[in-house]
Amino acid sequence: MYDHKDIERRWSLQWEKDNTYRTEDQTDGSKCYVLAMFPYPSGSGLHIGHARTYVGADIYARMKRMQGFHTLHPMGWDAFGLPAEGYALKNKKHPKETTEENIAVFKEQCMRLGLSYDWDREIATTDPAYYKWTQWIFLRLFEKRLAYESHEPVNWCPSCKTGLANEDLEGGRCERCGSAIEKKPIRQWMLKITDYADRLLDGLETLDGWSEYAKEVQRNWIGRSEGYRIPFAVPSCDYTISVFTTRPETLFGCSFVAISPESDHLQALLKDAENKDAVAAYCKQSEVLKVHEREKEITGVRLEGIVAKHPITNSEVPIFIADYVLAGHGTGAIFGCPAHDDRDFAFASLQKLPVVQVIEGDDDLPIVDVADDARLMHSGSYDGVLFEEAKDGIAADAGGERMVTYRLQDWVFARQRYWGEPIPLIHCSVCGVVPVPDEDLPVLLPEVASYEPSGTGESPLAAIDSWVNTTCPVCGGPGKRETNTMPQWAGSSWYHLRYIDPHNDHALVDKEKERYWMPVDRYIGGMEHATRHLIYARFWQKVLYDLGVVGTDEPYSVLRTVGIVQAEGGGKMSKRAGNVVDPVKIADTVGSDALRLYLMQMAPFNQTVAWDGNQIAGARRFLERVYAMKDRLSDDPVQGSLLKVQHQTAIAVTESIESGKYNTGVSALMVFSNALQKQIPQEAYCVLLRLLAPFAPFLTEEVWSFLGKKGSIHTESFPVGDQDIAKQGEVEVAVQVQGKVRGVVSVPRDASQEAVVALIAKHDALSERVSGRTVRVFVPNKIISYV
RNA sequence: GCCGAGGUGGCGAAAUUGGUAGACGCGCUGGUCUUAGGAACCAGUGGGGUAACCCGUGGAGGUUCAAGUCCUCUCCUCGGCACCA
Repeated sequence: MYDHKDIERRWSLQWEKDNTYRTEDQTDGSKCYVLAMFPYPSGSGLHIGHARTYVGADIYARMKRMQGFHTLHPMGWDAFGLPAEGYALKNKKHPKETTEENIAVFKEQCMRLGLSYDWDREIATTDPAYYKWTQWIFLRLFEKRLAYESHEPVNWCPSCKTGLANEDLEGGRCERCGSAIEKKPIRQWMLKITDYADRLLDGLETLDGWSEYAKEVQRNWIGRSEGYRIPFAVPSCDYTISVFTTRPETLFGCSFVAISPESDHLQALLKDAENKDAVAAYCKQSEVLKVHEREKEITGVRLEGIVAKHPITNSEVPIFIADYVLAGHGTGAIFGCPAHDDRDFAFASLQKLPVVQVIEGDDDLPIVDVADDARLMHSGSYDGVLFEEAKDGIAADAGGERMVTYRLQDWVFARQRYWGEPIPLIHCSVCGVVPVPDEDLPVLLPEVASYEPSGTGESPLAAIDSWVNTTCPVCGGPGKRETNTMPQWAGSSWYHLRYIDPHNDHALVDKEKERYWMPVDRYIGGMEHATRHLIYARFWQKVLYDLGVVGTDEPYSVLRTVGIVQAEGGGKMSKRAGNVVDPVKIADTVGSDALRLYLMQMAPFNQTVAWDGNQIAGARRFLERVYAMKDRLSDDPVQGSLLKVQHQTAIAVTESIESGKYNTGVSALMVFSNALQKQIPQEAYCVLLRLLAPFAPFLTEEVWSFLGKKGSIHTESFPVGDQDIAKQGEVEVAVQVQGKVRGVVSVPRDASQEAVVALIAKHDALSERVSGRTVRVFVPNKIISYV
């Protein structure tokens, strides 16, 4: 039994002392920027999911470093945000204090796991020297009019007492605490991410290093939808309702127009409606329903006394308010064609409106999925035209034009909470909203006695008069500071840049260094960030690119997502269920190396896995065997099949780390070690150690030093497998008769068909099998097939 | 409903991309050593059969000398989005 505690403690200290993992400031030669998504330093320490993510990233970085790449592999802390504040409130300590404590624990635990970070580049989003630049970016957004003030109702979490972005919701509930979200009109700062919707979409096409899945999730989130805007005049109000549709060909089947209860159209129409009160009551009620458990039932109320004109037939069309029409999509208004849409059909049934079929089809109405070759009917001059071909014509006849709409909404960027970056703006009664000059950054988050959320829609900062009251940087008159803070996602939207140049006080990042290190060559983290952090970070990167601050508009060229580690037997780990696996405890009992190896061995990196406490014994057993081998070394040369296996292993391990299928790399290492059990040439053993080093950094370093090698194994070169050697020697060719494998023959590599046939003839059982048969197919080194 | 990823031994999983299915590990069975073993080592381990053989990658068809892999249909599981017009 090797003493993992002793070994791991000693080498942790040694590496720190020797700066083994320091990244020098280089700007030439091959580089590799390996970044794992930094954690929010919670009070419960690293969890097993962190361990899986960071070990996977670390192994990659270690291999690249050994392969001679200038490798940047940093770590930091996403320390602002609601949970930090909640934790501090619970423990009755200032979030600054608890954050510092938690960071210290996380850092210690990272070291325990043998993660090869360059700690000189450690960052924390809560560090004023860091958030100075977060604020700086905000000012650039403000200058570009990408940040704007809004008083529109926003998603309000009554429990967290703050406004939230759409990205922070899950099915109408707060993603964090599960509370039902309300709509509340509070003063907000918004970022115009919708201006970048198309670029965020187009950029995905260039990201070959992202999984199709991750890209698809983002496409879904952005939700681009191409259609037409069609005008429906309402003569009595002197107003025109623009409706959005992707199916203008159904326009002749229109039997009503419906607008969202929250849409802007309402005001213009309401003044002439005869039932104002009923409409107002409906709107109020639907607002409540909409945000809570969404009613699947379609409801609506007619605007009495006014009608819209059908843009082609000029017939009168009733106008309704209906809550199945969304204000945020398209124009907030639709035309209803009950014959060819489920919801319009349901609504028409409810309101007893006519249903006119306009596309041919034999099914019962509504016919939603029409055949590709379906033709129009009841559509005036378009009767008999293929519906696809009628779209543009009908839209044009109706005076419509093309329009694109998105599911993505502007980013609600203000939080009415304490623990975040202050938004660096000043409100002046004379000059309006004025940015804090760059040279006055950072706007420090003030010390405060009570940082509990006020719940009034104002941040706790608003209560600090001495901080709020300041002078206007433009006119010198009295001004008040903006009291909202930024969301947690702000700091993480650009942190990949700061690691490159973490101590720079004069610029966000040095241009030359940025051009060298960016983009991130491998970004590793959880899929749950696909619709928030990854969208936000790509958005900011594009803005910074437009400003010339960075030289590339996509920050992460390769994205590897890590699968969730479930509890033993499946399901979510939770404190309540008592099935939480603590990586540090595992490291205590079997060692970090065994933990690392097991985490990688269990399944491909991106796959969900369930923890299995029994399997880890196999990893430890393997390491034990490797350790024991050090006392049985021989001076024999490495040759024959052993040399072959050695090169196969080097190829397999390299490939496995490169592809994220670490599990096959681990098994290749085990195969190699098994092959070495009878005879262990020192040379082969050293290759095994170097191939194993990224997975088990402590044990391999210990043995390396035991063997009297100078320097760290982690600065040695990574073994390169030779394809020719890996393939040399005999190969087994399968012998198939009538499609069934009947045996194998061992033949020299690239043996000809004649040679293989000759060998089979010498083989008693097989020669009988194939006698009288003819060779149908011969694939060298693989198979010979008789019929 | 739309989109994405998957279904392979008792379990986690491999499979050079159409060429010996189940590598590697866990577990299990037998053995060696030991005062002892929930340690170590050796051997075995998809199912059926004494055997030759037969069956086997969610299911049903198909293409092929050859299919886990390709095609058609179908059933489940997980994940994302969803009154999106």
